[in-house]
Amino acid sequence: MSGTGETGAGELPPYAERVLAVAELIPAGRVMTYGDVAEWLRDEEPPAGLPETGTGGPRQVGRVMALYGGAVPWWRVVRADGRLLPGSELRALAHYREEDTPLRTAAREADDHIPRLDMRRARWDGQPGG
DNA sequence: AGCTTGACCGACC
DNA sequence: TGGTCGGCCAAGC
Repeated sequence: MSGTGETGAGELPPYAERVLAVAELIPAGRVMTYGDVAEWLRDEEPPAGLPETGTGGPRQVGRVMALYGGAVPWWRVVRADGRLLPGSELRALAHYREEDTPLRTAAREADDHIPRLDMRRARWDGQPGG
């Protein structure tokens, strides 16, 4: 808050806020892909006043999650192929087990083998009730 | 203004 | 199942 309305360390860019808002909407046990979130934002994007926001492909969503995802259930925003986030597989997996998120149970469930999400069942289209 | 990079996506092999 | 390729869009340098 120094003088002008500059973004303090606590505030986020408008687009980032919107992405995080969507992430928080995703019910436990379900996931959305980066692309889904991007489309959702495009679809739900009404205000003509704000210029820069509203646009952004999956990569922009990914950028936001990378930077600010820690504040929201980041594990519910995933890649389209259902693979877990590299580097955070185990943390994500713990959440999935806790939330009963549909995982694709591979034949070989070795200890060091990371399962993938069952996107067919886990993907949330945004409709209440799933 | 151009080039590189990125928590992406889909098609193809 | 996994690798490559092209397309995509914005941020950074």
